[in-house]
Amino acid sequence: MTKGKQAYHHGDLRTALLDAVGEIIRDSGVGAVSLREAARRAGVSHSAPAHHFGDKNGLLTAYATRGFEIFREQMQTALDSAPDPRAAFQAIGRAYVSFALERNEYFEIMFREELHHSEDPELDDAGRRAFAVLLEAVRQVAEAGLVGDKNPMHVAMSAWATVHGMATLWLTGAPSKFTDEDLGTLLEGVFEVSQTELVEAEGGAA
Amino acid sequence: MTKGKQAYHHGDLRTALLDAVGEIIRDSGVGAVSLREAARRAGVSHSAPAHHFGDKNGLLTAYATRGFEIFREQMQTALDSAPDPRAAFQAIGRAYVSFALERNEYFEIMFREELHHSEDPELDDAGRRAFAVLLEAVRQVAEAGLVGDKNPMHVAMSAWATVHGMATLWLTGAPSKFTDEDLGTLLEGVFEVSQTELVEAEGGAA
DNA sequence: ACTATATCTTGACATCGTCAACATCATGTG
DNA sequence: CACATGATGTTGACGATGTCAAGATATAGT
Repeated sequence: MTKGKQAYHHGDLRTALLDAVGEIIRDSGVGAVSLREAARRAGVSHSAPAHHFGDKNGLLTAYATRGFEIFREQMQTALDSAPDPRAAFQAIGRAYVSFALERNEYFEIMFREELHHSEDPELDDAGRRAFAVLLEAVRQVAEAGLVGDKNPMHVAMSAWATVHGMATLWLTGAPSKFTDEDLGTLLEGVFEVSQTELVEAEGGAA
Repeated sequence: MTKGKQAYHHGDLRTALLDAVGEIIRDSGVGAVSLREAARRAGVSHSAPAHHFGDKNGLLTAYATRGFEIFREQMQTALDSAPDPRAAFQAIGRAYVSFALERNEYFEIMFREELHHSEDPELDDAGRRAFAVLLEAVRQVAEAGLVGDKNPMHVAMSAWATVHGMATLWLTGAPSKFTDEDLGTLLEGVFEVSQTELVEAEGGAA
């Protein structure tokens, strides 16, 4: 591995293959993902990927894991840079949907169970770490007395469902069949409505 | 076609193939769906399906269309049997999630764009007819003054996103990683929270 | 220097989607 | 009734894919 490109060993084939998956999805959609095409793009033989990932689901499991890590980073940044719990709650929601729309080459794989190895510990951990950020945001609004007498876990799940639903629906393009409104504007409108879940008062009686 | 089973012509192969798709998904998941397996289950040759559906996406497009029709029926029933707009709104939400969970052999195909023929008029119509029921429910709660000063279309999209998100998240089993609560109970809790979007007053000033 | 191991290649196999050519049935028209 | 036409289904083939076994090559530890 002095530096040559035609070395027998690739150097970091694992990373190259994961990158290739993203490329393929952006170029031709999830349906076009194949071990052989990823191998082709990485410049290796057709069955090299199996040595790193076992099988196709192994590759996609690793890819989804990487997606959840990026996902977590973006939500964490949103949480950290918000001035108060209410703003953080909203920022996380926007980060969730933004990630889904802008990095859908990850998002589309992350929530497709049949493409993953079942009970993969790394994937599960990455997923849990990502949603821990969302749960932390809900914990903070609850502590600030902004959820009234609602069950915080229920608030968290409701918020999660709403942003997840927005993400998946927007990705399919379905909403555009029912309104001429710009999808970005529509998104903001839906955010406003869905935040009715938060109590208006500030010095709330927890 | 006197009655024989070994007749050269099947009789209703189209329906048999659509049924077969559902069987395959229930038995082995969406990944196991193939034209050849559907043909096998219908007892015809491997390329018979192409004459009815053109290609694999054609079969799945027809299958998704049938799914949206059943979906619409169930939401319409929920809407019709509710005593008032608020109850109708809630009933539709429950019907949406129930359909996704109980008939997920349809749901998983219906919202997977890459499996459909693009801009298929029958599929689009079936989808629009289904969501028209949800929109009608929102129209009724708006007319009853239950949405405050919110934009009814935004309320509709928010409700849609929430139930759609619940459906897809519950199907992945993700929520069970964050709570021990029974998923049915959790579902009801989330419904309660998300219905905060509706105004409490009854003789609302529309 | 030597060996064990990780990494990658080669070749093969069954399955899949798709296509072209052909076979069989149904229908209606003279 | 004869028969032509179109719909329906079959057969055989092709390239692409996921997976596996066997072999080749590089790396690392001793």
